[in-house]
Amino acid sequence: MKTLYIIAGPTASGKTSFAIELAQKLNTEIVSADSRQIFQQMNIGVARPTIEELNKVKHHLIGVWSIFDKYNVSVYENQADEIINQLFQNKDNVVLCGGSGLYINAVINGIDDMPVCDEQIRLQIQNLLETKGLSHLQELLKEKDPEYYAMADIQNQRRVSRALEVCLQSGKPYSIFRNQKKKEKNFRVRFIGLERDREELIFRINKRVDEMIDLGLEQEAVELYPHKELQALNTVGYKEFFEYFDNKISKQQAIELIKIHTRQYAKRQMTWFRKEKDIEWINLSKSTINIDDIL
RNA sequence: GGGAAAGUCGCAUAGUGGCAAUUGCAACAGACUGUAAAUCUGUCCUCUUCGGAGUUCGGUGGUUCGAGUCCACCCUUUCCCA
Repeated sequence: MKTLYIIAGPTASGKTSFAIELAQKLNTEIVSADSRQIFQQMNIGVARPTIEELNKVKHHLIGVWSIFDKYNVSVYENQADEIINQLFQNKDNVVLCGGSGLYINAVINGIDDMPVCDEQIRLQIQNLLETKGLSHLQELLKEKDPEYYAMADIQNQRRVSRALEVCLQSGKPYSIFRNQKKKEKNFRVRFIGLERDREELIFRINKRVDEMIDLGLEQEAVELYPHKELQALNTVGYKEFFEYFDNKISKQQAIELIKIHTRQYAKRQMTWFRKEKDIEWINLSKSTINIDDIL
């Protein structure tokens, strides 16, 4: 049976180097599960592995997609599946490494097939939201899909909008597409979670942000500034610089905010991963784990 | 030395007689099936059998049925004149 080793955990926990070491031991390659490192145009701010690191082990799904093209979990699942299956033809093990919980979940369990929605409908809903407000969308959803309405996070405009999008596109309730059946994947999973003590994680985050600044994050942000409205750039490390460029905050404040927002992001990641029951947690603050021990 | 302004729950801020006290941030906990580094929710003085109970607004006194709000003095900070 083929095995997919998943290395997950909050940002700055040390996933990259851990995954490289593991992949070298297993003589295999790494597939990224990172919703931002996928983009060509983002590098420093998304903490991509360095050139040296990328040369040690072959990485997939890093810097392969343009910020100008639509991207989502479904696309990711297809790409990741294809690469993983291909790698399994010659290898018994593959390493999946990243911090995007939903993406990892898509690789493990698959994601329901949904109708493809055209841009028109999304814009229409977006427009409704702006002109008539969330409550109007809620009413619409209640009418189109009472079942989902009853269980959904109605306050979350993203959830409500997406559900409506599917309803309007298909003419059917969103719920009927959400069977949430696990897809059969032809590999087994070793799910490893990397964590750190809070203080140490904060220290590592702060240090890494400072390093990003030294590496030229500001310049990278300058280059991306014209496209700041793109969803891909609604990203910690860039959006704060955009605020600075807009003269809303000082550079010092921007840097401080990047640290804070990264911390909060790490916390959300932990919330996500904590609910995953099959994770074998390794606290890197407490133990210096020998990779051979987990093989 | 003289004058002015200000001190509110981690920080910032609202509050000029009915207030456990506004709002933002941070923090903490959580949700998450196609925007996910996104988006959203709850808690946030203490205790609680969640009905409440007890202590709060620099300090000490006072006025008042009632004081963060009014008065007196004191302490601290900032600014202006020396």
